[in-house]
Amino acid sequence: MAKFTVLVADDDQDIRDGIEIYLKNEGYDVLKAADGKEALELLEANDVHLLILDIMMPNMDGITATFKIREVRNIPIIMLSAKAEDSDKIHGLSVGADDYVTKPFHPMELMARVKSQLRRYIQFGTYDGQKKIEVDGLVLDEEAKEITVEGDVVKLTPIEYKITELLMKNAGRVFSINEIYERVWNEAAYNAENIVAVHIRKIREKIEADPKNPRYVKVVWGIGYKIEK
Amino acid sequence: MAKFTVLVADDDQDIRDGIEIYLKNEGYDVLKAADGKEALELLEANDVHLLILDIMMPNMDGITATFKIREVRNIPIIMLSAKAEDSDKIHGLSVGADDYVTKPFHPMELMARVKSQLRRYIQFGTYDGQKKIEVDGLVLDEEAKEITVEGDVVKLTPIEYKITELLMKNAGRVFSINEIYERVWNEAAYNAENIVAVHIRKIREKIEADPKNPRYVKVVWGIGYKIEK
DNA sequence: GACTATCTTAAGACTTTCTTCATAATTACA
DNA sequence: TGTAATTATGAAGAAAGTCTTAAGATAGTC
Repeated sequence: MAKFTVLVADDDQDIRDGIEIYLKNEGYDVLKAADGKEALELLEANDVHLLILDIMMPNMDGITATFKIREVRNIPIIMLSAKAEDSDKIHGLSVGADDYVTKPFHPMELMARVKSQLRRYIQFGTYDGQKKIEVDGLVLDEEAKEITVEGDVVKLTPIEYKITELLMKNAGRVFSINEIYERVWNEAAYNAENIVAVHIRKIREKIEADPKNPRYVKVVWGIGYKIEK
Repeated sequence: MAKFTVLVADDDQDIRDGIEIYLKNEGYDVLKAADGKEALELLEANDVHLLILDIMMPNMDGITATFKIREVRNIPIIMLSAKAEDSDKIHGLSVGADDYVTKPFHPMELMARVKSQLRRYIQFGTYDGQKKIEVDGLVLDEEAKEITVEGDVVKLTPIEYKITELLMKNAGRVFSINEIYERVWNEAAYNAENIVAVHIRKIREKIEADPKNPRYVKVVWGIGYKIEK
């Protein structure tokens, strides 16, 4: 397989260098930019296949840069944002990005997303705008951050949405309680049973006709939860 | 379930030994190093899956060691430090550590982080699509943690699933009762005959059309059980 | 600073699974 | 064929895991 080139744009040099080390270990070529303007210049001068873009940068922020890039090219863009920033707002603004990761992130997770985006890029040749997932009568609209059951909009809280999103995007796969906690809260699971159980129950109350006999969010006793494909 | 090997590098022997006890209790193999240099040597000579690294060490400190390691490998690194300052935390992570724990820490919290990192490492490192194993009409779906017989889903409990998984992944091989107990329960077998037999029986009840004349889970008299290839 | 949403924690109820024990059935072999 | 060793079975209490309720903590908003 030909080598891919990844452009990393972040104003923090430690983060740039850290990401570079991981990417090189995975066999990618790496270019680095300290701000959005520099990123655009490098993008024009080189054959770049994927872009990792911090939102907060001097000269030109990541969102503006994304708009500029999208006018010309369709390469995968992964956005980085600080956890402190309002993630909902960021998500809303970051239309045009293919994926986004909140800091602090686990390097291996970023690598996984890079791989996944490149796979998609290669496979479809271009980014496909499909942002709806459907399982049975349950629909997840990633752009509107909205879930509908048989056409009716259901109002979920951020955590409830993220759990449902995780289960729907991986429908059929069972997630242990710890896994759910780690992927939604983005921190190591420690006594997570109860809190996840409470949120699962809230989700069921909202999306299940009969929460006692759930049609979507099913328990796999002793292992975890899943939404059937 | 393959065993994981964790390398603990700390100049304080009490801490090394303490962590070792907890790790072994969780079923991990443990290697120990007293400084960064020793850690690097052990890392080269052994198949290590995760590294717990103290920052303050003679010969080579944890941060330098992390740099060296990252030039070659992407394994999870958890850093230990006596300092609780935030700047250290960020520095440690940006330098390539995956997680960070400040002393004094609760051993179980460290264990939770070890588990969490290994989960990520496995999930993101080796993921390649659908994982299914088939033997005769028996199919094991590792993602759904589900087993189907001639297309029909069979509901197994965690222990039943693990036993079936062991036998299917090594179809054709005979496992003694003690071996099954040790690999599934992850502890030394002692009077395991009956309990394994009970679970085998439950499995047969669920996956065999005629439990008296089992088609899949066969006994090898005086030796153990197997599932034929 | 009060109000509202949401999140977290705790405790007990409830359900499923695991283990144990007693006993029965099967196999190997003298 | 008889006997000892091994495996199979049924039932019940113990243990583990999940669900539910409710109240306190926290964060965002006006």
